[in-house]
Amino acid sequence: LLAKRLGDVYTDNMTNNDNSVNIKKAGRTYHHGDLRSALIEAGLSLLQNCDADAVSLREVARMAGVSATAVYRHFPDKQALLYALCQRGVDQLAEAQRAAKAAAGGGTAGFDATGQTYVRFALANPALFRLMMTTQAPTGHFAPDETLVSSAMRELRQNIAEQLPPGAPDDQRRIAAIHAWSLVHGMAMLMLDGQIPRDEALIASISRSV
Amino acid sequence: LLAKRLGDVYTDNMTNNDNSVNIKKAGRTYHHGDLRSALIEAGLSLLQNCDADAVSLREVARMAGVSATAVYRHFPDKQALLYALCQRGVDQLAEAQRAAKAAAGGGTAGFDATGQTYVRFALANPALFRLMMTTQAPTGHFAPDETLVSSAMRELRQNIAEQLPPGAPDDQRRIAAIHAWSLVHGMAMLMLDGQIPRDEALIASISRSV
DNA sequence: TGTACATCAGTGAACGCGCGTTCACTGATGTAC
DNA sequence: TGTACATCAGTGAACGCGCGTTCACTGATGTAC
Repeated sequence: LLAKRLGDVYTDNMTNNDNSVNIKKAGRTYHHGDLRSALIEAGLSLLQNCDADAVSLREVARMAGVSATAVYRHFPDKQALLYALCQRGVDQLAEAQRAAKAAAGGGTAGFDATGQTYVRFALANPALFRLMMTTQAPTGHFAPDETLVSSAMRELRQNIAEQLPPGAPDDQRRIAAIHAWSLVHGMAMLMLDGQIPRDEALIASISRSV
Repeated sequence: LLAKRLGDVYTDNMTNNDNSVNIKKAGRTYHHGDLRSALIEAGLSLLQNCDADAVSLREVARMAGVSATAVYRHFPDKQALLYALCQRGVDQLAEAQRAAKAAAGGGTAGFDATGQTYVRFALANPALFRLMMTTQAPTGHFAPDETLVSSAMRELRQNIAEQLPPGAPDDQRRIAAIHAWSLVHGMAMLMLDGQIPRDEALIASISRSV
């Protein structure tokens, strides 16, 4: 971390991979893109390497090369920062599923691919995935009993309903959707918790059950 | 908490619901049963009311009416205390499943009851359930890739295998077992995380899928 | 073009908190004589 | 039965830690004149 900051000083003008530019003058860091984005990137990269509970406001700030208090210019509190990370995670998962579905050519194969992508995303982003599932939206964001994740899953639910025969009753569609989600979610969590092996063959086996 | 301690003083000799007896003399607490059991009970009751991360060593000691350092007479460290709680949880879950299976009269109905009991246990003991799934055994307790939970699930896996036709290959049995576990585990976790409603009809719907 | 000034994204010091763990200790208990 | 003593389950004070958050501040920037 110190090395990174010193590096910034020596290059003097440095462009982040994202939409922010850090400029050091007189030993001070100015973020001319938005520090907000830099903080989110820092948080995501932290989630790649640590447990979710290691993502402290101070550590995120440290990784962004900024004092802890600077965070409060961009987020009202820690919870809001975490929530922003969740939103990014949900977007990434949705995008990955959309891509997998398209690559498989839609239909049943596309649907299977969606489920497998869900598990692979969880394995590739354990801490982020856990955070996404655990985090409740700030009050007022969603209808009661609706979460950031479950609203993102609405599309998934519709996919599942499509797999059923046209005449199927709504309740049956709803239950089928929840069973499919439960299966992939359960497999993902059991793998993350080390209860079952992280086995590609197991992930592939999903298609035989949904 | 203070009230409880004062209560102890007034009754002077007080029998816990468990296998320990607290005696107060000269303002001091002596546990003549084992404080170990009392600490575990305190931890379990704490898990009933709080998130798992609120179960601190100090709080458990407080609930048992004892100084934090007293814990170290009975557990090498906090991790060992948590692990003891997990063991109790695993036992409780296994016992509940055994009872449900017996009550349903074995066979397919018994197997379904096992899965539904899994979900109900999670809903009834959210923090304990999470802790059980997350906690890794101290090194040396189990074979690599084997956890306290997954070893307790060995019985479940055998149950599942029994439901398959006799000629089924081992690999198919293994996958069927994991799918069944994944389904109930996923439903339990999604309900705990508030992603799907805690709906008894959903729990009942499990029997149509395993 | 030069100057005065408001803005506002950063700063470091400080706060109180609860945590896990260590330490030297104390005093009730049970036992040996 | 009375006494000396070892045992060992408890005690409270103290440690260092990292946390989220507050506070008054500073100084580079862009703008108005």
